[in-house]
Amino acid sequence: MSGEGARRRDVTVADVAKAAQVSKAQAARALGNYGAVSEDVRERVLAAAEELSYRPNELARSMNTGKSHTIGVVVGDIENPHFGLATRGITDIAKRAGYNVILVNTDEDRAAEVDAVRVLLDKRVDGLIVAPASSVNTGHLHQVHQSGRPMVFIDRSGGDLEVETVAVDMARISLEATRHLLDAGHRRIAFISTLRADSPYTPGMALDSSQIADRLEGMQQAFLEAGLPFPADLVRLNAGDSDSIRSITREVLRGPEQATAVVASDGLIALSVVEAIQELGLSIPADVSFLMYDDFPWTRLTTPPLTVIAQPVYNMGVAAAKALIRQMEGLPPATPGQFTATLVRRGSVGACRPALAHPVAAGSPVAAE
Amino acid sequence: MSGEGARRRDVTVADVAKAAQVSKAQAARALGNYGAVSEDVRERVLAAAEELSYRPNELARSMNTGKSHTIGVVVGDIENPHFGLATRGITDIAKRAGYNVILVNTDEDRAAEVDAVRVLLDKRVDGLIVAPASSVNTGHLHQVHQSGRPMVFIDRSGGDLEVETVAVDMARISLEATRHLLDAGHRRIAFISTLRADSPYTPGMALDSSQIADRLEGMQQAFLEAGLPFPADLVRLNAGDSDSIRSITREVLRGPEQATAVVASDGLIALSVVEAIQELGLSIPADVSFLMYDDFPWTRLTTPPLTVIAQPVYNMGVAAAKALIRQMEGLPPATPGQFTATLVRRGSVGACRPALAHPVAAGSPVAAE
DNA sequence: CCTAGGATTGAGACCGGACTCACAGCGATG
DNA sequence: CATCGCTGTGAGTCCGGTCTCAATCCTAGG
Repeated sequence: MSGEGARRRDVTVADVAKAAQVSKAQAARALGNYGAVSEDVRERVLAAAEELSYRPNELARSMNTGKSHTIGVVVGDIENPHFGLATRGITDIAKRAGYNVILVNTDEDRAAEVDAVRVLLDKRVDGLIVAPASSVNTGHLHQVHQSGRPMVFIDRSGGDLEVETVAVDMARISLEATRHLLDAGHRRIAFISTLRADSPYTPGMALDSSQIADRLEGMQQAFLEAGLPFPADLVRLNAGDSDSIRSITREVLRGPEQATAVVASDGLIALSVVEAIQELGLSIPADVSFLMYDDFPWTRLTTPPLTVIAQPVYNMGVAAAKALIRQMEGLPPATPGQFTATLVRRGSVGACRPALAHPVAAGSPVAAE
Repeated sequence: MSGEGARRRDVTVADVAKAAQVSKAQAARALGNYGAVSEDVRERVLAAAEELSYRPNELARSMNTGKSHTIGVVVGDIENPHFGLATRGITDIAKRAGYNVILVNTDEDRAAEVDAVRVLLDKRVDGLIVAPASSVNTGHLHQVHQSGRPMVFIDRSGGDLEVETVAVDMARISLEATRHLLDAGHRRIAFISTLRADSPYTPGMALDSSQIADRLEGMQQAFLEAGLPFPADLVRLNAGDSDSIRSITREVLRGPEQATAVVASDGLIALSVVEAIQELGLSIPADVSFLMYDDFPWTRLTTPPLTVIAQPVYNMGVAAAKALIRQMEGLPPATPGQFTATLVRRGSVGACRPALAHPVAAGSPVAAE
């Protein structure tokens, strides 16, 4: 008969209480399942609630419990499957534990991250999972940490901040991958990353990203072990849009000192790098060897299938969420969040063609500059 | 000197008011930038706020404004780049307009969707963007709509629900794509989708997804136009995990009545279908033609590059967010949200090899059953 | 039959802002 | 000089729950 009557205002405990002919306090107790409530009252309240199709206002509830049952997730770009997967891991665990996720993209921009964190804090999220855009400039994260709000870093560290971090041992896997390339005879290995920097890379320069810094460290270590000089000139940062990545790729692949192997720092870069290589008429791995970070399913579909560094991204999301929830519940941290990446050798790394000049040079559509 | 003193409880307007030696009301006015406040008071309040590093509690604010400045986004799976992109479009617009996004995955499960919508409503989101798991079973969405809460559908329609919907004209593009295949001589065209159904596909059966229904309608239309019989036996639903997709692919590609072209309903399916085709030792497009929905960057990297149906997913996200915001602000709906997909002809569709039996059959690793 | 102690119950404070309302201050108007 | 009108201001209510506290009910022990 009734049921659909509610329109203007939401039904509140007070309404339910009135309908059940009990006090607001009793209704709230019955609804919230706390305190002492007689069977009789409980039934009447529940029936009334059902009848009025009462739904608690989580906002109001949050306000005086102090818990919003919401966690904020701050990532670079949800469009990147890397973060898509991680986010999926996070949301899966969060949902299971009764938490919701507010998602914010930063485009790896620190200002956007500062803003994101502030907004999330204003919304009183119970905790934060952040993929810090910078491992150096972390004042805002420092404040969050000091205020005691639960926080976990994912994917990258926050510099010297003692915050639980879920990431892979980048230096290790980079070392391994570089060894692999060195073993194949490569000496001129290029590394292309989107990481923004004010100047071209020089050995020892301070990098904003711990992740990239670790990868480069791993590479240098491998060259050091092999007693070979590290080709710092082939480390290219600021690889932004598709055009700039292509042009960088062409740059490192031409001239007498060209690279014989290219490492792409992430899946997005990889796409443009491979395209550029194809456009140059070079073949993988005969002319150029190729290696990329992240094992996306499509990397098995190319010809040849690509050799990649697989990162357990989904599981990292899961671990980050679990760690955060643990923190929020006041439990001590469990296992440390160091994950292991693996080198998946498929077909894109081959033996280095000895000194044979590539057929690049003149004819190719090379960018001006 | 002070500044870092706040620890236990958050700083509230009352605290600021006290510090600025004005009433709570005045402080609130100065902070909230409303009502009449003298320059003197404003300055004192702002200074005090700064000093105490006051931050408004959005929860409290939401509670009596009724607006949470949050929109709920309910998608099938954020891990799927299709939704990743759409979500990116949504969050970009939302952020610009001052809204946050709470994200929920449903795995295309109706029960999960019902739950998601309920939770979001309890959190008092200002509006919802939903990719309905089912276009048939929409009782829960019906309720939301009736309650007057702003809502926009993305990607699929909600059946007979008169809710603003941002989607592509699937029947049209499917018609076009099918014509393309028919023109190439294909008559046995398979269509593989994850859509869950209780029984194998039969013409005219009720489908849960308007999207898939429209695609099939487009296909049938094309066959009808050409005066050819529609191969309903090659429409395969319930393609779940990688293994089942592979086995379905093998099924449709073997036997005397095998398909000469395969259409993959989304990027995830496509990966497994192409893998299965490669495993069978068949080549695209010489032995089998292939077409997929969604133009992901990697589809240009395979050999041959894949012919795809490009959907403006990011822009659809943008449009959905804009439409929702418009609704939330009480403005009349703007342009209708019909988007156009385009057929991107690359290299995976070729001429149908006349009746020549494929080298599939016996030796291949075909699933038991 | 009387009373201590646990189970119930209702009134009301409180969370942290937004907003209503009554009132004071003050220059302009008549 | 009284009135009007507008800016400033403080007290207090309200949003919709949670939670404290004191009062009331009920039942077993003495």
